[in-house]
Amino acid sequence: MTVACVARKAPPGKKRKLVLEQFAPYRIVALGHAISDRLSRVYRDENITIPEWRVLAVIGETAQVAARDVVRRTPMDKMTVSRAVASLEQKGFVERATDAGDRRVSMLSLSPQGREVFERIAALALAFEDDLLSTLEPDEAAAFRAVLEKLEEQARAEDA
Amino acid sequence: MTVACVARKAPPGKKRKLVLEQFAPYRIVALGHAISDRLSRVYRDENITIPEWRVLAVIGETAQVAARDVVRRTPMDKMTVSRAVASLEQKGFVERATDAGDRRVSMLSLSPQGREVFERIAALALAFEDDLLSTLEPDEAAAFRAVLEKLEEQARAEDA
DNA sequence: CTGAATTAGTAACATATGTTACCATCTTCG
DNA sequence: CGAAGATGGTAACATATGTTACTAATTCAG
Repeated sequence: MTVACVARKAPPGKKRKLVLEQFAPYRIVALGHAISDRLSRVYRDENITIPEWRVLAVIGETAQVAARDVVRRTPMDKMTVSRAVASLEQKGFVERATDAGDRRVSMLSLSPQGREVFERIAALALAFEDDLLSTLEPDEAAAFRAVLEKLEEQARAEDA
Repeated sequence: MTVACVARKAPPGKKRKLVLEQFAPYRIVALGHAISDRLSRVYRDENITIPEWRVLAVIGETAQVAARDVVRRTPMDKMTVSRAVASLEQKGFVERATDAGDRRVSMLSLSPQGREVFERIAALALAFEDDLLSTLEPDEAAAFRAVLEKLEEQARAEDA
């Protein structure tokens, strides 16, 4: 089952060469790193690490969440989340309460200061998003959204 | 200096909320992780780590390279490259030769087995790229390339 | 020349991250 | 019920990664 070469026009028969700068997966990953770097500056000033920020963001969005939900909704494993939550709790940004129904799960919520920090970072993050996308033409932006969705799905698919 | 909100239509005046699933930077970063994961499976079987693969790729592309060039062309710092090269050398995939002109730099090249491994992985990587992009319409693919370029530039820009 | 400043690369340390094993709780089903 | 498994969360360990400081080689100003 051959797939069409959408990446670039290749002379048929001639073996394609791998060139990092033109290799889409690599470029996406690199872009991700660059973005991650830029964003992390935003909350480095608040003494918040990347995993911590992700946790803050998920809680900030949903008010009450169990840690396991954070795991499901971010690319982090149990342990990373556990550590981030512990640290956030110590900083007084997150509060824990063992769930009444299931005493294994701890429900997480933002403390007042936690929410303050979250709002502050969120505002900067949204501004960054605007800046990032500011050079796209409207039709490009639309296409981009569509492509993102398709790529996410393709990347998620387990190998054939 | 306000920037247009390209991300989505926001009711003017109403404060935009941060929702991870709709937050472009986050999605790109997450996509990067997913892709990275998928790709790394490709060379895990060859006992090659991510930094090692990047080094292989750069050398494989350019034949003779100094380690510092690898640093410039990948999102890795000196040390990471240094370690990866050391490991690759030990595995017999990469050879080193101190440059005649400047005896600080070590010129890197692939050993025959190194090239073999590189070719093998490169083929799989290109196939993965095809698969990843296979669901895009031609016009989407074109738009995507344009967008990638713009985003790379925006992400690279130092803050205003 | 010669010695201050730069650069390529690495060592040694600190920190972060992933992995395995574990405890406590809950669920299921005989 | 009540044991066998599943699940949420964490501890303790191993490994990977970033940081700082250093050596060796080179460049450049005077």
